[in-house]
Amino acid sequence: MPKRSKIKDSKAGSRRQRALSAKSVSLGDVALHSGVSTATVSRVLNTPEKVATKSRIAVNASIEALGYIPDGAARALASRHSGIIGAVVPTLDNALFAAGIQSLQRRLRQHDYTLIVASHEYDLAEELNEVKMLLRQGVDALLLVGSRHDPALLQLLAEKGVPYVNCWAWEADSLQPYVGFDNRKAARKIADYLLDLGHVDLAVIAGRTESNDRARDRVLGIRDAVEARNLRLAPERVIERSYSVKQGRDAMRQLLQMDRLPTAVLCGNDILAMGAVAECQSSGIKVPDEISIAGFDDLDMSSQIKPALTTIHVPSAEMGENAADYLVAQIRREPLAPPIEIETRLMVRETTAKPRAR
Amino acid sequence: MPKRSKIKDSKAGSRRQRALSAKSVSLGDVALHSGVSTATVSRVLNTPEKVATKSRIAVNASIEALGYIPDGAARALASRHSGIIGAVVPTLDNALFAAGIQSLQRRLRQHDYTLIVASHEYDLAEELNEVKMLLRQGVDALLLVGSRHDPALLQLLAEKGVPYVNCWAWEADSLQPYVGFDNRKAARKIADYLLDLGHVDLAVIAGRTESNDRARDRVLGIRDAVEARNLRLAPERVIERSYSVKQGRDAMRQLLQMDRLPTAVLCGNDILAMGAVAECQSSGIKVPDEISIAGFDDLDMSSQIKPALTTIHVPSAEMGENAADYLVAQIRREPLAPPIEIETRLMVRETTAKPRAR
DNA sequence: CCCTAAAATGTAAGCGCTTACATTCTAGAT
DNA sequence: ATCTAGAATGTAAGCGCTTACATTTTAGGG
Repeated sequence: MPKRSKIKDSKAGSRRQRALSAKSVSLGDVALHSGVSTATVSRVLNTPEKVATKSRIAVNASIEALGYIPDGAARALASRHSGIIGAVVPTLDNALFAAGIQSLQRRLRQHDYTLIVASHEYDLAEELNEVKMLLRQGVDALLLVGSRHDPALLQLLAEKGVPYVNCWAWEADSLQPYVGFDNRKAARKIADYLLDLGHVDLAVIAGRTESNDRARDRVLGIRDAVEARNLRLAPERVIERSYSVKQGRDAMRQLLQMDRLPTAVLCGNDILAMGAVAECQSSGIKVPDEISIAGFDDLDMSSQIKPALTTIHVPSAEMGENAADYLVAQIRREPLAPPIEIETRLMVRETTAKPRAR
Repeated sequence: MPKRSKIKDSKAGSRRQRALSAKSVSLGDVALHSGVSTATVSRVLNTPEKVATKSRIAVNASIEALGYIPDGAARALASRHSGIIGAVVPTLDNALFAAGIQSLQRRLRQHDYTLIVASHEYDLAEELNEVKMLLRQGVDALLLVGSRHDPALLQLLAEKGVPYVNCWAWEADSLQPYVGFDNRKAARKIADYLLDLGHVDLAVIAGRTESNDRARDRVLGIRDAVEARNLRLAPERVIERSYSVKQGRDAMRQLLQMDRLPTAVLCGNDILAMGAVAECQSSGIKVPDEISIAGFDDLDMSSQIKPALTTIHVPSAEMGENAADYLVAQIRREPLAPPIEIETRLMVRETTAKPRAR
């Protein structure tokens, strides 16, 4: 048994590696070992049903015996597809995307695809960059978040003929493919609910709308609801913050300093809402007795914490799965199902109530 | 005359694809366009300093003009490295790993590497599978979580000569390379703190220790502290749960039913701790007055929620960066720095206090 | 102006696999 | 037995790039 102690001597290390990787088993070796041609080995790997049982068994035995692992690059080069699917999300550091990606990847594995994840930190120029990166890695398809992208991005995908899908968003009658939900409609749903309870004095702690169409749509949905009742959402009542608990707290603190307090605060997501709730707790303001707070996304923990958040349920896991299926179907050029709109649900829990009588 | 139009539209599909990719610009096209050889174009891409300024400019102009995007598979095949680094984590659906991966990927981009993420959902057999998958994609290096892996995994990496590093864990004098921290030591730190406060009646809500060495080490660290004081941790006081707020609540509920309540509960991570706190709040038990609760990881939100969690700070972002640098150095066979132990810090906040006088 | 070393560039051989097409085998019909 | 269609297998030409080596150009020094 060769000694392979981990050593600091990089020279010895590299020598060993070169020796070893030269030894690396190739498809040709498997062919030799099992006495068939390389073509047959390749067939066993890719279209086993076209190979006689006898040689299939022999080849598989050789593969096992030699510990053969196919070379993805060579396969990709020869076959013109890589078995890799890329996902470009704003960030993984948000339970919403993390959960979606997690289920995307689980489903992709079932289809024998590998996932590459890139993130752009809410910067659309960076998004284009990442897509270029993925394109050169030869991704077979791409998952994108939202509906606004650099025009060059879509053109690039069209040129290269790479299928893609937009997630966490939805647009009816769009030319773009979607597997997601309508942020605007959902936001309106939760605003309507609050309005129905009798709140007239709303405030919004939104995400950054500049380069985040989901955040923008959510604010629009709230405005839809407000304006439908001939109410008004004053500009100073809409605060934009990036998504973090701390930012939620800060924004809430700002709201609490206004001379006329809102009776309900709609937050751009659950993270912001948690911050808002925490700030109220710190300031001795009762939620929901004195102020109602609503979130968006329904993260796992949102239903478990005290008080449990009223929010919009966004089925990220379901979306990830559907997106995986959609992309794989696209790659295989199957007669694909139409874009999928996923339904969101209003989850009424403990952070909202009728406005206190004044 | 072979007739094969029986095959649905896969024929048409592949023809269309071929047409499209035929249109795709190759390195040869760039060479033609700028009047140099393919070798020179390749040099401009990889070792620009070896090319005369004049032709470098010409080639870059052609690249720009033609919108050339190099083919990663071809490059990987010819050069024997892919520019891809793989990370195999238990799950992305945990802010701890998500944050670490996020910063890993950010740093990797600076080095011009692409990240592939795979997850195994706390299943070591699945981990091996994922590693095989990544190996065939030709990753240049690998990030793993923890210190226990299938022996076949390490052997595979050694055979292929693929560098790797273990994260979120640490072992002194190990043969394996680490960029991480000592879970056992850190857990002991927080247990000591509680013991120092005067708690003698501890309980633990741990993660699943079976296939999660970090969870196991954390429990061991707590035991170390307890036993160092000649105290005892009864088996029924150690509850194992998977990491979720809900599981944390359930476990806490179970603890609250015991005839003798613990005065302090140490949780395997912040998520479990949040659940524990929430359950206490639901049951009208004051934290920390009646019971102290401690977490582990110090997620972003842990300091922002009410009550803010006492916990161990784990610098995931820092770890991700260091891991990126470490792996890149390994790939380049630079005389690498020794494994890096990252320090954890005890964060005393609002969920722990002296035990109530009985 | 010639000579030479160094710099720049070009030539062409693969990298490990897939796949179109050619060839050989198999087995049922005659 | 012979023929033949269809199944199974083999042959070999690339896929787009890198790189060792060969060749040409450049720039000083004599």
